[in-house]
Amino acid sequence: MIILDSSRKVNKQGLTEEEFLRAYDPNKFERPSVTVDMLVFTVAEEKKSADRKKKLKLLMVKRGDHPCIGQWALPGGFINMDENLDEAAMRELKEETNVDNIYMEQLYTWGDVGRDPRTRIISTSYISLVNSRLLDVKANDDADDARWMTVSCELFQEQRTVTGKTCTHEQLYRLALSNEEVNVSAVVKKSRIIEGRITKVKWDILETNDIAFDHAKIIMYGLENLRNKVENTDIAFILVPDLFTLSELKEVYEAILDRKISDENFRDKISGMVVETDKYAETPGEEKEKLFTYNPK
Amino acid sequence: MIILDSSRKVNKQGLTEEEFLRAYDPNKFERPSVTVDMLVFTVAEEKKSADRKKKLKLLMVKRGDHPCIGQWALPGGFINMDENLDEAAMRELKEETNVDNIYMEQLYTWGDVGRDPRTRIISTSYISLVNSRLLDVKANDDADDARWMTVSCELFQEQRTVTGKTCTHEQLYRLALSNEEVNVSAVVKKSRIIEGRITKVKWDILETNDIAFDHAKIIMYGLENLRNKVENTDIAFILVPDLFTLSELKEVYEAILDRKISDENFRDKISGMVVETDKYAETPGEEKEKLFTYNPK
DNA sequence: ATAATAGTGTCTTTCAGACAGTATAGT
DNA sequence: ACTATACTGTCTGAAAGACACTATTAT
Repeated sequence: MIILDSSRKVNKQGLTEEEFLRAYDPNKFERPSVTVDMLVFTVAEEKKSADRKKKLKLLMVKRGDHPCIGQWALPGGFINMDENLDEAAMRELKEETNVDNIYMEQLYTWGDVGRDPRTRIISTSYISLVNSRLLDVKANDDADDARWMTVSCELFQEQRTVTGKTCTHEQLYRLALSNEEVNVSAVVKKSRIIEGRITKVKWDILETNDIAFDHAKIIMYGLENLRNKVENTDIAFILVPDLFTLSELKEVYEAILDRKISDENFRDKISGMVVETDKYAETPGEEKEKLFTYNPK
Repeated sequence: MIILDSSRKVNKQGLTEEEFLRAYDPNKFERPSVTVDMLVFTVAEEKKSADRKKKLKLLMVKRGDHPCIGQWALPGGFINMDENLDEAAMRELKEETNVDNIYMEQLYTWGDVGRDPRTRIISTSYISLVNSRLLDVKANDDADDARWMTVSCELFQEQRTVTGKTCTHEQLYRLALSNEEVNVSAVVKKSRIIEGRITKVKWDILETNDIAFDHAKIIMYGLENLRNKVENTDIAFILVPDLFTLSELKEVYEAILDRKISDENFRDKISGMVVETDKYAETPGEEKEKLFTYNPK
């Protein structure tokens, strides 16, 4: 019996795989650059603010060079040829936050032609959640000016149009990122186009105010994704210590979802994911509150 | 008041944006190639088979050149420098199926270093569902040997290990793709590593039998994604005509999820998504059955 | 005393999933 | 008569969300 080794097979030009690979010229076609962009979220109290409420924050860096010099961008950078996408994302994340073993997940790959003026750049975005108490206040150890910025996002216009068989639903959001010193924003349009059974979703930036490149729509997409995950998975527990009170956990939910949740509904909702302990939190000036741990089930 | 036009700003080297871009050399760094890979699913009856049951099918092409010559791969190809990722995916899809206006969604971007022997190739995968009655039997109009292959996927080993604080859950799946002539398969391992609150999922190909590159794990990932979508969205209606019977719709669900669903539960589950009509399906030799339409709500 | 918050019990509604039963057609 | 399938109604348990009430503590 003859064993057909794949390396013996020849193509139409009569080349074996080895010969083919030796002749292969990767520069025959022009190639794009590939970067990773990181959406690093945390939930923390405002530094100088009257209300002690926790807020959703996003790590942003101020661009020190062209293009978009002086504007605020997601941390990220070009991938190396000898590292996987995940490794590149993890490397960028460590450079910015110094945090090990954190939650990180691929979000979406953005490949529009004109999204960077330098050259064709395709960017894979990653979403990450870090516990704010594990971080230094200043995350920037390199030259980059990296800062936590409070995220706020408001739906301010909504429109439904039915034309024949297609139905479009457009929503205008104002995304604002701010800290004590800076305040940047953008207007992003989310369009849902429903044709028969097929729904297409499109994001467009209508106006941007010091948010670099197309990052405003990446942030909107990531924010929506994060909120879905918080409501449908146990991802929020990443942002809370081993022992936590229910109000502490609820604060995280409220910060991310940006809405009030009633105590009772919250208790029921998460009852399957937490275990009661016999310990109590001793906050001076307040009633002592029961502590819970995470129950992975 | 001085208006700071961003094009007037200079960087540390004293260059304006225009000067910077003129001096920018995209070839300073080596760049990867980028491709799109399409997962095109449909649900259709087996051509020559005793049972008239509908099966989940996936469009595959036989590779005519190195690498992986003779093996079966997902349709796809290199992106052009002047088209978006979505446009590249749509172009590839049209080349293979001739179908317009179909459902298509970005799935995941695969960027492991050694996934192609030619050069570093990063591949964004797209998932698509096409109605089999809108397709020609032979989807191949170009030289490619494109064929529908019935998908079957079986969990044959499962393992849970707890070591200290980390808990691993490993599942071995046998993925098989077949039609009247060909039969290819692979063994893929899905690992869930739970460390504290953070769960990581990893896919590995343990063995591959004429499924090219790392496509076996892309298929597994896409299949899992498709099943989640079928259970949580109204995506299955794409695979059914405007007027359909409940058994017809149920067949689609059963083919994709690969399990029996009881009539009553099915009726309840989809009751909010369908509208009864006064028409009946006239299948010779069978009881006439009520026809429904899709209710987008 | 009053207000704020923690913690409890009970009430809906909704929905997935399972069981029983009727009606209609073909063998 | 028997079987297969279409179709209907009812029951369960689980989960989401809302209301009322008690206990504790600070002011």
